[in-house]
Amino acid sequence: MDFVNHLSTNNIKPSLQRIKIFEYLYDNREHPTVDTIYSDLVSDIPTLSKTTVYNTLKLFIDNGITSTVTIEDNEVRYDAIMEEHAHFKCDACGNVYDIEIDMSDLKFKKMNAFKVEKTNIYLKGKCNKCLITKN
Amino acid sequence: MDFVNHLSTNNIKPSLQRIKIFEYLYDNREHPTVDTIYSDLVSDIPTLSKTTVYNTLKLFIDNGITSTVTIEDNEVRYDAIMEEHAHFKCDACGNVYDIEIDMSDLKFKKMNAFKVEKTNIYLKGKCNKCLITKN
DNA sequence: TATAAAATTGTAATGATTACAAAATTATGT
DNA sequence: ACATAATTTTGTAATCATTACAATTTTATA
Ligand SMILES: [Mn+2]
Ligand SMILES: [Mn+2]
Ligand SMILES: [Zn+2]
Ligand SMILES: [Zn+2]
Repeated sequence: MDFVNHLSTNNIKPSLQRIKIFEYLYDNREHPTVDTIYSDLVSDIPTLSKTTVYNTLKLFIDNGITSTVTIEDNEVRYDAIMEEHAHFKCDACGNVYDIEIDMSDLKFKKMNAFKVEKTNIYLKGKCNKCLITKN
Repeated sequence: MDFVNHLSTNNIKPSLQRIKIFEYLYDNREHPTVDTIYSDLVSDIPTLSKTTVYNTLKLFIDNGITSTVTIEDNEVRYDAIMEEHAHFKCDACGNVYDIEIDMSDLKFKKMNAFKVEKTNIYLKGKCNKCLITKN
């Protein structure tokens, strides 16, 4: 993955901060929060500001290379994978997993009344790892 | 709909505030926010406190007679309809609509790795009313 | 190199939610 | 009915994530 090129082709000037933040998002698929991103990167970029993380993620979202995962009321997570997929959060370990889904299988009724542009599917429950450990 | 009975059978003592708040939620299906609920009810119950609205909604959720709709990052909405359904938000008019969905049609891959207990489906786009008006 | 534009940063402001303790209401036992 | 305990409601203060904004730094342009 050529991050500089990816940013450039999406009209984002590839500054050091932007490259590092996108690289972090792409490599860390657990859908991190702003705080996690900041905490993990500040040792690498000592001058990094949390405002920059907010600004940069907003820029990524506006330019379509990042999306938000709001599976929980009180935390916004970020995702660099733009292919359509669903999310599962285990309420035991707190991990958020990607779920493959065939959107063509989704059959809604009365959908002729709406023009759907974006679909978010959020599942919650227990992951197998937690189910096994608990028993 | 007998609200007093509904609260009682769900282990919620039916105080005036609780009855009015649930009644409001049940009658106003547009998925209101805490602020909307408070603003609309305070004329009816002049002593009402916003803290009570928060407390009461949390109580409803804990006892399974209300759920949250977090289709947008920055606003929590509430819903007294507990039958499984999806939500659509029109980004033109801002309305949040209920969508009937047959959950049995949902086919996820690799779902053997998870025990799903709750499913939230959020759709966004334009409602027909807004599409027609714009053209 | 000088100047302008863009990006980053730190701090302050905002706004939603929660914590908490006092006041009010309701239930219980005599 | 009265006293006391338990529950509910309320108002205020604290918390926490996010945004606004202006100063500083970096990058681009002539
Ligand atoms: Mn994902
Ligand atoms: Mn609904
Ligand atoms: Zn788990
Ligand atoms: Zn609309």
